[in-house]
Amino acid sequence: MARTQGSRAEITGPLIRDEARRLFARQGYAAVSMRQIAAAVGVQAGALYAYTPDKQALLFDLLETHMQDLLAAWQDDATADPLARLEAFVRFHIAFSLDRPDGVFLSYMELRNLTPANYQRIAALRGRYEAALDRILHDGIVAGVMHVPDRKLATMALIAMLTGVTNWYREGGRLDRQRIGDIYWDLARGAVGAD
Amino acid sequence: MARTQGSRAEITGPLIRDEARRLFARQGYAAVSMRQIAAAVGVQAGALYAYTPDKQALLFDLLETHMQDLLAAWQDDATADPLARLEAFVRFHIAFSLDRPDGVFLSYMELRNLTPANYQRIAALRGRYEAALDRILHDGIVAGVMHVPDRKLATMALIAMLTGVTNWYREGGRLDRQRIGDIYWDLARGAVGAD
DNA sequence: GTCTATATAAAGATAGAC
DNA sequence: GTCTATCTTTATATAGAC
Repeated sequence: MARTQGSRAEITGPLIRDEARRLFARQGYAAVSMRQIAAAVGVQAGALYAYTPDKQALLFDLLETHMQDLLAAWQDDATADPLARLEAFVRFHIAFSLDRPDGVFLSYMELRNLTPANYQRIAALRGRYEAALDRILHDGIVAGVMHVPDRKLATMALIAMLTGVTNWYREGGRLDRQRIGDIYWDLARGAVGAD
Repeated sequence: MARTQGSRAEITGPLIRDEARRLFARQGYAAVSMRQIAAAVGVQAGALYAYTPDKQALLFDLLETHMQDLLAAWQDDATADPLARLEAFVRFHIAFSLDRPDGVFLSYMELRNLTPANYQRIAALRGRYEAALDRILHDGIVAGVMHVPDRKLATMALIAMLTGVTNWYREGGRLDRQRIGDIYWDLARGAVGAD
């Protein structure tokens, strides 16, 4: 049973985002009511509106924060060997995705529930991330250590392949994260025609 | 404006499925109302219930039909060369996905909106499809023409990579379907360590 | 900041006429 | 088979008390 009074602003805000992310990922944005989120947080529905102007803004905030965290976390060294950079990208993408499976899921499943203006902003952030991988492939091709028939398509294919890890991974399963990174790197290296 | 009377049973049934598939794919199952579907079909909301007992049954019917069509369409020749079989699988999966983008989208985006019993039935069909690819990889590894560090994971990675084509493909774009098949086959062949 | 209470709109589904 | 009309529930969001 929830409290009936009292301010806990410093923890309620993050809690709302955490519970909304979890519920949106499990049931979908449209299927989750503000009342459900409030119940999971332990407040009444009206209290949510002290933190977000509406439900749409809550979704957008989750997606934007996720994409900005992703872009901030990825650090590329453009002077390094392209194959080493690709390996770093593969391991980074998998680790980041497994650390934030709900955020990953939302950021490509709930794009359709954004308003057009909000969609454009998230799509732009996504484009910057794809460009980061594209640069690595470009440099690898120029250096002659990668061989792909179409760079843009290889970028999309690799990201789809790597992100798919969230579809089957379960904590405490057969493979640990290091091993999963090894396996995906092996697949990715082969896909880009590196030896 | 819709008609106000008259029976068109032979076309209304398929139309309901077509419009529901299209709307569910664009906005998500929970975000689409029965009234919206009815309006797209050109009937009143009440008329839908002559064709489906409820909204959940409509979703399940779409997903089950999609998966059964997929399984029926895939024909493997277990006596053929494993690499030829994998190439056929890659081209088949891409062609099928591009022919039915909404169905593909639904069948991995709306699983969470199925009742548990319905989810189990769709998951079982999906498992049969994954097993089809798994068999090809198994035979390729035994024959020594494929080299993957983990067969189960390679299966999931390949399907995720191929299905991703629906995320970026647009009719009339830069690449035609044949060329897209060529490119994905190149990527897949590399991923499984074939020369 | 959070509560209770509520305004308002829209949802899924059904009943009965044609 | 389809319509109109409606029952019932639930949704988002707001108002005002504490």
